[in-house]
Amino acid sequence: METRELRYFVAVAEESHVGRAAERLGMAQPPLSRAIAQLERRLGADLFVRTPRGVTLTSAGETLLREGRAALAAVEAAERRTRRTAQAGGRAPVVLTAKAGATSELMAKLLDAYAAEPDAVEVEVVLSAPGHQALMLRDGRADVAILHRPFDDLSGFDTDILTVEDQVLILPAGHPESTRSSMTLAEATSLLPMPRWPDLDGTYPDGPGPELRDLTQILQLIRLGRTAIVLPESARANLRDGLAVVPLTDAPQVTTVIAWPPHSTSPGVAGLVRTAGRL
Amino acid sequence: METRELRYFVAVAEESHVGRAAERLGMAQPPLSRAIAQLERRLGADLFVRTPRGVTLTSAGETLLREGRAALAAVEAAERRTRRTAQAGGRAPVVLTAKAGATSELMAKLLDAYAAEPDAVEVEVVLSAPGHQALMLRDGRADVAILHRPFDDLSGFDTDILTVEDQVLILPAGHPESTRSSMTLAEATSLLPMPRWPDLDGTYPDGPGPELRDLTQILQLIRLGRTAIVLPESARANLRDGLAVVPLTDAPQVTTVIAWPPHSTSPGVAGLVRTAGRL
DNA sequence: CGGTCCTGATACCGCAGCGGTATGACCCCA
DNA sequence: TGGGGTCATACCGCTGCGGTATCAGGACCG
Repeated sequence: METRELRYFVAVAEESHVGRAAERLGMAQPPLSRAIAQLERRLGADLFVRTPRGVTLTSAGETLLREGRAALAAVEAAERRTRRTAQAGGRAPVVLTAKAGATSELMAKLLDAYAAEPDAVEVEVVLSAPGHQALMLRDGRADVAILHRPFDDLSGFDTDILTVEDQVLILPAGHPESTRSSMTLAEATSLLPMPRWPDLDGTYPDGPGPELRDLTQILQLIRLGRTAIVLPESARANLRDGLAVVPLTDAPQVTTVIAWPPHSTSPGVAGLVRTAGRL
Repeated sequence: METRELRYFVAVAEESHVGRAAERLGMAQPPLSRAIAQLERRLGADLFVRTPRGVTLTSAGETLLREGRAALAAVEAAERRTRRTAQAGGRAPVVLTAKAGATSELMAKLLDAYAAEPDAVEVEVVLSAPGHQALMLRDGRADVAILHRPFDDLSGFDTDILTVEDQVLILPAGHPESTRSSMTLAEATSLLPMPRWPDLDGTYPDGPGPELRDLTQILQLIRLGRTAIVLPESARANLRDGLAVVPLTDAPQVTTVIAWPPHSTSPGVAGLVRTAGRL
């Protein structure tokens, strides 16, 4: 199976429509139809059921979509990491990705400590949208990432735990419940509409709360009494006036980990991980 | 990058010789040379340094070999698992792989317990050479595996721990040291030549000990006073007369785990893992 | 109930690019 | 300095990919 075929298949599966997939791929519809048919013949498996409205995946197709995406990410990763290695002849900067905003204190400590190491290489920090760190690690855009359980999918990575924190509710200082010493998650979410986080594709789920784009904006909306948010305890450090904090008794703990792809041999990654383990 | 190019590259890298690689690939040398040159041009990276005796990898080439092997395994896994899903329409047998011989009691318990589950699917057990279980999981020949830390490379898999054991030395009953109550690993290996385990490619490293092909054979050789072996404690169950067991004080513990590829959605795998967790 | 619109499939064609053979350029070594 | 070995280059034929034109069939509508 060639990656070209896999890319075609994934495009058709994602669009559920051969014509649209062909457009997205910058080609005509007939060769795409033929390529899919050929792939099905070679695999000996029906991947799609053809309907008058487009196509839908069979169970074999669902398997190929899931596994094929991972395979394509692995191929892309190979390509990108090879390019990156060649660029700087072994001393290429290590790319670290983390969620924009959060964990800044921890990151600063890590980067400072690592920079002080004798054999430190340059670290390129890429801040990306929530949930994208794992993707970047999988497709080679990053070498190491700061991830958060249970929000990120850590499967397939090697990880070291950095911190474990409880979560707290941040709400307007004047709110009637703002002086309570603790609260359950269910209570917290019933007080005010919670902001909505973007999905992986950048769109927002439907709901009453404001769309979360940047944390300071949300904090402003909290001061105005329009919303509240559940965050790890460490977020307290960034708070200013007008906000109240209530610990949550039953919210899942947030584990911050440093993650890297298995078999990584980059000395930069190894150094960063070693440094992180000493923090 | 196409998988064909990757396969060509891996062949050349493994042979360190374009001509031999071409032979292995069943093609002539010139198109292979050209394909490699084209890959290098497209990646913008030198992958090999050409010498009068063949080729050797650059650092970029080493990166591509490591990552490319993983990517090829992922593509193969996608292909195989798709074929398997199609064959039986969602009720395909789940393939479990384990090291031949060992852990038989644990395996029997697991399979019996799982077979008693209401929604159990057929389990196909594949016994394979030591170290091959992880490979089979990576390239889709298996869906779930019984692995042993620290011997197998668990990186990239999801795992649940089944058992943790100490290791013991098994030596001839008549050996002067056979009555000791404990021993260090260094002492143990100095008494008799240890058998050699095959490498992943099936060849044996050089050394004085006998080549290990099957455990009963080795036990026979131990009775004859020719060798001794370090095994997990559970191996005691299979021993017969003529053998003595000495606990080791500093040998690493052996952790038996059940492992499966991340994002596995097979109901069979999920059921097996659930059952294993209850053992 | 037939026309229209949408879907994917088929037929056919031209050419890019893959693999083949023949040969060259270069290095090591005797 | 020639011979054997390496990989690279030159050139050719054909496979197979992608293009355009068209067909086949179900859904929907008047």
